Amino acid sequence: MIPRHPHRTEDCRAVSDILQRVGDKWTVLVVGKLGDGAMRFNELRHAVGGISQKMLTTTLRGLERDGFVSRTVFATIPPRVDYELTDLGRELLVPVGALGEWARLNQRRVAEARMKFDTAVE
Amino acid sequence: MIPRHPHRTEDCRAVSDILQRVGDKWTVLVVGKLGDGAMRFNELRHAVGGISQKMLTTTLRGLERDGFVSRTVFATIPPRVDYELTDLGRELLVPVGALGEWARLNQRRVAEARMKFDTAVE
DNA sequence: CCGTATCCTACAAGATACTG
DNA sequence: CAGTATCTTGTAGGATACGG
Repeated sequence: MIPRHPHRTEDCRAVSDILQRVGDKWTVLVVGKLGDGAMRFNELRHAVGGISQKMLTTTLRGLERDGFVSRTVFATIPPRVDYELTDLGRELLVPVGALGEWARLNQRRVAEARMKFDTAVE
Repeated sequence: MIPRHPHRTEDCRAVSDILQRVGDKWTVLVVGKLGDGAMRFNELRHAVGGISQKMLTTTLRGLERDGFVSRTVFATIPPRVDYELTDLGRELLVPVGALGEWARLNQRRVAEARMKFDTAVE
């Protein structure tokens, strides 16, 4: 357990806020890929897989807005745009990585709980 | 940083999955309140504040299905239903709490990044 | 290549009313 | 008290087409 979890509503709202940011469909996938280093738009698109152009743009804009990702445009032809994690983004990767590790280790327990619940209800 | 973050797509999907579960509007608030110990339905409703009856039911059912919360019905009149974190739920609280702590510590940096981005675009 | 614009569908979430 | 049922609205996310 966390040694002194305050669970004050205002704090929980802040948590909820960033969890919703990070909890959308694509953000963690994108941030995870960018953990390797800078990537171009389409490079990222193919690395993630299954993401639409629109959603990749939306996700990257959101991450950029929150200061997790930097966007660098090279005015060449054809144009080239690099995306890279900022320091803040790399720091975010720590707790998110921990949660990810937990998810990886416990996905079986959750899956079993779901099966049990679903068959019990049916 | 996490010592060997594999960022493999399949793992990231698992992360994304539980992040979406935990990243909806009310889950962390509810789990946070339940961190104190067992609570009744309306007790929880008032403790969280602003949540509709329907969403509390939905959230609790989801948490119960995933094995994070247990539901105990007392066949009294009026009826009484207690909700409590399971072991799995309490374990989940650890990485979520860590992320929450990060969110609390860095909310200013994120807010500043947003302001900067928004005024730059405007 | 890297987007924006537009349209569409599914679902999250709230409001309200009713029941064992 | 602790829900379920129904209706409505907002938005997330996808498909497609076009533009710099």
